Amino acid sequence: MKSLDSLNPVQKEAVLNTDGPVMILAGAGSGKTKTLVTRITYLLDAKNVSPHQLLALTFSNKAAKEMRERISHEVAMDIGSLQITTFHAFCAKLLRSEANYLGLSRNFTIYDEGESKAIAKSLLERRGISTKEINPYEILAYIDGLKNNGYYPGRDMPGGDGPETTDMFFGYFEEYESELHRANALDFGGLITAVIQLFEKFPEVASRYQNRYVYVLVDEYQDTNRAQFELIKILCEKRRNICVVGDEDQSIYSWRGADIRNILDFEKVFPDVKVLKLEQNYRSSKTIIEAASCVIEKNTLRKGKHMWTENPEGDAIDVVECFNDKDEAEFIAQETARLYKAGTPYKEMAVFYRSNAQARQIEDALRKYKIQYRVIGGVKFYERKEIKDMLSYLRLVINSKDSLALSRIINVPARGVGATSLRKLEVEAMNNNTSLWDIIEKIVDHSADYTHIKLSAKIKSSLSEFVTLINELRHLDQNKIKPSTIYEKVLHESGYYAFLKANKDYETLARLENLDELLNAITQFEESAEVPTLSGFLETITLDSSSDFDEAAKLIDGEISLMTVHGAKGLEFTHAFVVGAEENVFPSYRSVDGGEIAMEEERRLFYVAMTRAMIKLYITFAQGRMLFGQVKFNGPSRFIDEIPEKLFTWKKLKGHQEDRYDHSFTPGYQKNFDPYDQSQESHYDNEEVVYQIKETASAPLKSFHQPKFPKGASVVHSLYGAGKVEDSEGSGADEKVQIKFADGARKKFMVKFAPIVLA
DNA sequence: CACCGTTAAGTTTTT
DNA sequence: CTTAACGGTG
Repeated sequence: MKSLDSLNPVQKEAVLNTDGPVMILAGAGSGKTKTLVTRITYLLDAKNVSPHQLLALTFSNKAAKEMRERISHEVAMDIGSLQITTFHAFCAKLLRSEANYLGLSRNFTIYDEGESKAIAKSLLERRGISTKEINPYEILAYIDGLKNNGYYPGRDMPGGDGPETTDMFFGYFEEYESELHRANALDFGGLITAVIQLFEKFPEVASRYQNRYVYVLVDEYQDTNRAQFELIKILCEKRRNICVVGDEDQSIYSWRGADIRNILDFEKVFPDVKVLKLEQNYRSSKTIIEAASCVIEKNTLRKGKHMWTENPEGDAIDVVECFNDKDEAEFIAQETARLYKAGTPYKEMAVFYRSNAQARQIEDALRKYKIQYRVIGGVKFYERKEIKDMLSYLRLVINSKDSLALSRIINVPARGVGATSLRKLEVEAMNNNTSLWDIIEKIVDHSADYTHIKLSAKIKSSLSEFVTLINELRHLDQNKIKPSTIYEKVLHESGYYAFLKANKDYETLARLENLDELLNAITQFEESAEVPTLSGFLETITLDSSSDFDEAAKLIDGEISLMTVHGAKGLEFTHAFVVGAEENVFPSYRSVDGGEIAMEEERRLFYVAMTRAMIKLYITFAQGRMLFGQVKFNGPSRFIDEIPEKLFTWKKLKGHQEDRYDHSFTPGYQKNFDPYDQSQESHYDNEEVVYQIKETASAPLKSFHQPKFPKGASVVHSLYGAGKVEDSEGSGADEKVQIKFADGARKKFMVKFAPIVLA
């Protein structure tokens, strides 16, 4: 077991207070995970609690994975039955074994946001309302709101604050729910509310779980919504050994339903709670901690902690005033290069921005200086079209009622079943109160009974072929044939592979590569899962976006990390750049006139960003920034003003003509800042001019990956023969080239896929 | 259908 | 400016 000696007194208390309700408020970098891991190993080793009786719930798969790994290192016993899992995966598993109570079947499908949106759209369509009159997201937001609060149809809400049946969208909610039920599907929110419903309607079921889980632990508690809180409450009713760990100052997902009141009001629900505050920070310099504390202390919606550290004083924070967004990006590139030369590896540096759009300028500048970087977040692997198509086939195999999956792939590749035919089938299914699959199967088997649906012989025969294929696949799945085998059969026998192969552009190459990666993922799953079923794989895919198979989260040597502040939570870097620290950018314009509650969340975001830095923090802003096609002068972020002046140095970038812009300011955005007002120039006494932008800054400081096939190189393609590189773009995995072949043909390739070699 | 031009809007995204 | 989504046309 991890020794208690390595813990500080509060951490030790957090481990030893095993019985009764405990709330641990763990500041940034306070050794939270270490404490949690020790607590669990202590329960297992010293208190002889069986792993079976323990439940640890986290929010992200990443957190669950990390905790599980660390625990398995610490304890000798087999922790196979120890449940460290996400809320959603926990609920999904529970529901699969208790599905019959709620009239679900255990092979239910989990719908993601895209699929929920598709349902909302079809509900609108059904009523003849265009998506311009009502945005489907409005409906989804309403539905999501209800579910986040723990509402399920017919529930008698505690506190009586359920929805009104007269609500504008209540009808949509009911219809949406019955659509899901018809498809034997649940959405993310529904996973949680279904368990609440199960527990409330069947106390004997609840009781089984209440008895089993003697100790329950919840990580990232600040991110739980009310539904999750109620779930925990029921689960812990009997044993009352509930330990929640969180930091109200890092609650940055309220817009996703996280309810900060779960922390603030915990004591009202559990009056005998022991509250412990982990306030010693082991990550950052004194300067950074003090600055971040001063900012966050402006918030009122908090319990209050005071972070401190024994770490060295450290450097002052650099607040860097740039002329415009381009200069800001240029500064990042030059400064990171300078740090690198001075001995800081690139993987220790990170750039945090408020919104994804800001990444582009910075990427451009880094590319210009040939600095390798990695953008964390972005397009999800499983959201790509070809992946969704293939997954839809597999989902249909598992759950025949999944009409959404069916309608997605019924005509991919083209089978002559276009929108009109599909529409007819859907109407018929609706009239017969059955699923799309069911009706198609009936038409194929008993064609004579369905002459009223006008379908051509060609369509009928391709439907028949389709039904045969899916049924064969189902048969394979029932006979426990490996998912990867089933996948390969779908890919080829559906005609999807041939259909893709038909075009030869380089986008297709990427798609084929993605399909290979999907196979890879399935194979990997087969190796790691105890019982590698197809349905298990599909669940993992839906509930674990981090299974972006390129391991996006892994920090690679020689690469700077670029990410949103949201994406930065939980990470740390020796050198961090918080960029775009301007009013209307950070804080976001949405929050600037969105009231105090919204502003407090922005402040928490800023706090999260600051506390990622260990040694040196840079905060940059631009006088003028290109936004929505025009230059806006927003002025520095109010959060900069909240940092005591003694903790930062105000540095102004020089090297530009002051009159590049005319003096037309953006009305309404000016605030108190005027970049041309001399009287405001020395608002900060310690202002100094330090960084000098070099206009001819094109000399690369270090070229990591030169293009493999530079312009002018002679190459040989295994298919097209000899040619010359006409154009080359990017390097490493992103390198793209345009080649002119001997026969005069020009083609573009992604180097990582194309079979080309230097001649 | 697939393509193209128009239009409107423009945060954050653990599951 | 940029992008996504819609609706009209070939």
